[in-house]
Amino acid sequence: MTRLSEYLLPTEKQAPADAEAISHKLMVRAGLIRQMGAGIWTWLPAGWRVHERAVSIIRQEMEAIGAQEMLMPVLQPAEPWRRTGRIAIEELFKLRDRKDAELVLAMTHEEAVTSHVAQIVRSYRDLPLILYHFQVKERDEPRPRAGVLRTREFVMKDSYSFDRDEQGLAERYELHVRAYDRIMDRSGLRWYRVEADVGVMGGLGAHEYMAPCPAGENEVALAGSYAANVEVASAQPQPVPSLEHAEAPQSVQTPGLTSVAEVAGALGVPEGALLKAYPVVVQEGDPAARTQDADRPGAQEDRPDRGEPAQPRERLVLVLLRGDHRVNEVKLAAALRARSRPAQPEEIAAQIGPPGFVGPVGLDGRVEVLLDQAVSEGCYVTGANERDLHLRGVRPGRDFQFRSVDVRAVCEGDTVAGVPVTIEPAIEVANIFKLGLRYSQPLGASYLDERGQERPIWMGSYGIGPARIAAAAVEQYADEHGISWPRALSPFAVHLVALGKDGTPERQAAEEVYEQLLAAGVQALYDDRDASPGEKFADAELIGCPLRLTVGKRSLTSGEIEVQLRRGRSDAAGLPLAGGPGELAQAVDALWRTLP
RNA sequence: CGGGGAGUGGCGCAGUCUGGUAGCGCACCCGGCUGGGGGCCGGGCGGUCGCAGGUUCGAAUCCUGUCUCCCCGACCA
Repeated sequence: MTRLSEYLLPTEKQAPADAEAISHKLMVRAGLIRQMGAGIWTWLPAGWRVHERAVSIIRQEMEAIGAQEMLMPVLQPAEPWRRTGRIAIEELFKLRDRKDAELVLAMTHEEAVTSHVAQIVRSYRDLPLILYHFQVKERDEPRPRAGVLRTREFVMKDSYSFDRDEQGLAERYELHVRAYDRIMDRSGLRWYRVEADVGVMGGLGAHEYMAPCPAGENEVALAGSYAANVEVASAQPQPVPSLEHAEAPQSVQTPGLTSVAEVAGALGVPEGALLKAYPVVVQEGDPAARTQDADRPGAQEDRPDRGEPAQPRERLVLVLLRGDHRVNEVKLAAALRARSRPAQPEEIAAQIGPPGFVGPVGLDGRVEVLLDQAVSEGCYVTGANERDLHLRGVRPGRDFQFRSVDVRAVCEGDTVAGVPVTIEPAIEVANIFKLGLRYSQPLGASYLDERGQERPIWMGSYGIGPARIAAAAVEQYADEHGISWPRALSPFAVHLVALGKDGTPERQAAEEVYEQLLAAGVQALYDDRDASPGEKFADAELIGCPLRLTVGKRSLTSGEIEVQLRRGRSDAAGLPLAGGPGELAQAVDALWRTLP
């Protein structure tokens, strides 16, 4: 029973003043969500219907690959989190009960599911296994933002696979790839499956499902069939004209010129002819170190380092890359296999040279030099490690030793297999991760094989956020009038607008149409309010159901229900007002199938 | 954590500089008109001005402290 006169669907003309993202503004305006605190949101009835549409698609596809639904608690004892080392994660909410026992609010459920599997699964006969649930996740995000896009509490479908070996894990992973591909397609989103960062400790593989949209927090590098998170993307750089060959580096005066742009300008060379120095302090063995992925179901933090926390060892490293390129921190972390921070000016001055004039020549191995692999053979300009001096004609390999790494951020115009790279912002709506033994080992999840040999269980984890699917759909398809749902996510199939006052013949006709739709099981939102036509139409477009039916005086004379498609706001052929039983519903259904 | 901004009725805002009866639009309630694109007229309800303390005859306004929210960045799914 969804008569707008009785349904809680509080539309607003004006968006909240502090809203920035399209989905934030529109989902609030359309009465789908309301805020309770920073990153804490309520789903109102119509919004929850959208959420549950996404949930239902996900559930169907999970069942289709043989996954078994269950439910694990959000409130958990801290102990398993201590075992896996994830107790150290700052985003993890920690609390104590009245007996002063330590508890946490789960941010994902590896600890829970693995603890259970460790107790229950004994034999290779119990494997493989895919378990999943839809459950609230709690994360003390440093900066929630953009409505429902990044929140501190949200529902996630997380599934976990358990296999006897790496091969089995690969199979379970592939099943999830196919299920997730189908979920994305069915939800109606534009999406990419991209290569993802596997973390400092090096995972076995990870992908993210990205929905491109303006409010996206991630960036995706695209080139033909290539798609990767810019955090891990690699590409061919655009070439730069090389400097003339020099037998040896020569000093050049560069008084006060400390930036790449200044030096290149003064010497009359392209920025790419310089080698930019980026001194970093590597924090090896830092127990607090962890990957970028701490909040994913596939999170792969630093090894727990049970027992005494290791002392972090700090070591200065000089990273060199082409002057027109930028360091990618995630790739740098991967190359170093450790956390790092930019070096302080005092540290640079003490161990290399005056900041702004730093270079690789003459370090004699005192400081390790990492050279980005985008730097091709040839001569370059570098800092001279003396105030107001640079060196021209520096040749890597001849004038300094280095280790080659890939730490450069790809940029637009790079190429992959000859195709230029474009970079798009995108929302990460899902991710899948080969965990390997990351959780099974600390939590003791093992099985006995055919020969009675105890072996660790190979795990994968797979997360997907229904709220982000909803928000991404709003972002991708909204126009100046409001939301335009893909039919798979729309809170209602049909938005029926009744014109005319209560008691008029046209209103009576609308009532009958509504009854017919209801009887046929068509999910309809019926606007029976005593409001002006303009208001009703504006609300219909704001709410964004793909199909709008209008019954007014005109319908009585023409004998037709007017039909308008939300996408493109185009009119479709009318439907007969007085058809036989079920005829209307059938016609609506037929039309529905043609919608995006 | 760094930078910036904002808390005044359900939403959007003015008033704060220069202390003196809390105001506007929308929404809401009542009555009437209108009835195919947020319509019109009349009458209403609703606010401890985020919170605490201070200054003052008097504080939304000045001072101190504090809480909350938003944006950018850092960080992070």
